[in-house]
Amino acid sequence: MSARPAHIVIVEDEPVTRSALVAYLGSFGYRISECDTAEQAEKILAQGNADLLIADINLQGKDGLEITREQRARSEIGIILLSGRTDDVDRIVGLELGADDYVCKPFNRRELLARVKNLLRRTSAMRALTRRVFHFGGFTFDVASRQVTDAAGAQIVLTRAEYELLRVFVTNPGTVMDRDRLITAITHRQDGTNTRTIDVLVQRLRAKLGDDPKAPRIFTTSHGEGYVFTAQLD
Amino acid sequence: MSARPAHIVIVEDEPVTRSALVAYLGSFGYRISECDTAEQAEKILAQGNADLLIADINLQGKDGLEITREQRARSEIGIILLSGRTDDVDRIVGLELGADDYVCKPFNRRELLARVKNLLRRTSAMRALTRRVFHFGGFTFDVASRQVTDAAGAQIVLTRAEYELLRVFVTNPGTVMDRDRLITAITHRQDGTNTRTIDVLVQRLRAKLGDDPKAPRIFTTSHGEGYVFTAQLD
DNA sequence: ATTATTTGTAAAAAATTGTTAACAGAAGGA
DNA sequence: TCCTTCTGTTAACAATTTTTTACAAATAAT
Repeated sequence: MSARPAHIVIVEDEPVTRSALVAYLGSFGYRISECDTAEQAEKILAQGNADLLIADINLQGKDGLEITREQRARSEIGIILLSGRTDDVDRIVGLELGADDYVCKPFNRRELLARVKNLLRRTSAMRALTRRVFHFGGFTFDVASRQVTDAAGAQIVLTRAEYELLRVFVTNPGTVMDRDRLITAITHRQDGTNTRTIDVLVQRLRAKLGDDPKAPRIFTTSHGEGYVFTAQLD
Repeated sequence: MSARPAHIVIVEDEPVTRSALVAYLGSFGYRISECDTAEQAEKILAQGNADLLIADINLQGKDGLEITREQRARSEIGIILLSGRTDDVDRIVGLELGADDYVCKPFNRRELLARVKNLLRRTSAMRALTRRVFHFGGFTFDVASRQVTDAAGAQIVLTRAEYELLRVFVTNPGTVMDRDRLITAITHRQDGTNTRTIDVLVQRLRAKLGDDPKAPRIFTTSHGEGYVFTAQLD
């Protein structure tokens, strides 16, 4: 936790539980925001700098499950639900909505800390992927405005298909993607478009970004499988 | 799950629980490898293409906690522990060793599925970003970007099969690997590929890395058994 | 030492990918 | 609207990668 302490949002309307949580996790150096309603929590989360949400499932008004559903629709923040009941159905619903964990009260705080640590380790990697602007090999790729600029700041114009292809690559770095997957990502139909279309598009992207298939740095061919984005994202 | 189904390794020595798990998760399209000892599991995990490990904490010989410790030291694979007991201490130890989750038997399989899904979402993002770099005999091998550079900094281009072979060797140093094992790690086909393919690929890797089979420093032939990676990793 | 088995190497065959060019349809402007 | 330009797609052929095959060299066993 050397660089920047993780930011944890705690929503809990029982004062005793909440202050215990805040004190305990705070003592490990985490930055904590506490509140007792979903609405307050959402205001904090809207700022977009939170790493982890710990929410009681039973809140006045909007409850923990609703927060989970809403947050999961728009961000990849880590979510741990707290509950007084040991109710299978509640737990399953929470997890299926995308909560990463579900802890029943009374919980062992050391266990909660372990879960927090493990989850933060996972989300820190993920947050990097939900970025909207990517930097790799001197290039800058702004997903929203569809713009690519090279190291010198010159703009590189991409066609629609090239843009979609680059977006898929950049959001799945290090993963070999077969042609079928790339096709469906680009043309939103599933039926048989020739998979060789991908080869041509990759070739054009390579030409525009100056990547050599014989010594690839950005788009690496995985013979018999597909292509991988192998540039370092930073 | 369009591209390639996630690969889940299940280690469980109770046949009933294991086959139930395999059948249930398999029905959702996951690729499953099952086994009943830690040693077997490690062989499968050593191939480096698994996404998630579900391990019973109570196994004959090496148990689930030991597997967790060893795996966490060298990979970012997702780990879910299964246990018969509802023992706080066991659970905390498992989580503190880096297990992502801990589920007590009897578990609700729908809950387990939800946890598997959530965890896979996290690890798939992570796998791409964790870059592992190996140094041996003056060479640098970056697994993520698939690049090899020699002592002078010159790039050595590997084909897909050569890359996969080197990755398997480097992640299993000092272990004699028979041809069948290497074949399954490299080829993407199911049917029986000729094991001599490996000899040819080893020869090509040797040529590119300047290794002489008569005085091997990197890839040593183990006559009648297979090949061993014998370079010093530092 | 001789023999059978296993491995090293080279080269051909099969499979996959790179590249170019051509064409149909979409997009955009006069 | 028509015309022009651009994009996505397909096809054809060249280049590369993977696999097989064949044979020489090396190893282990008798």
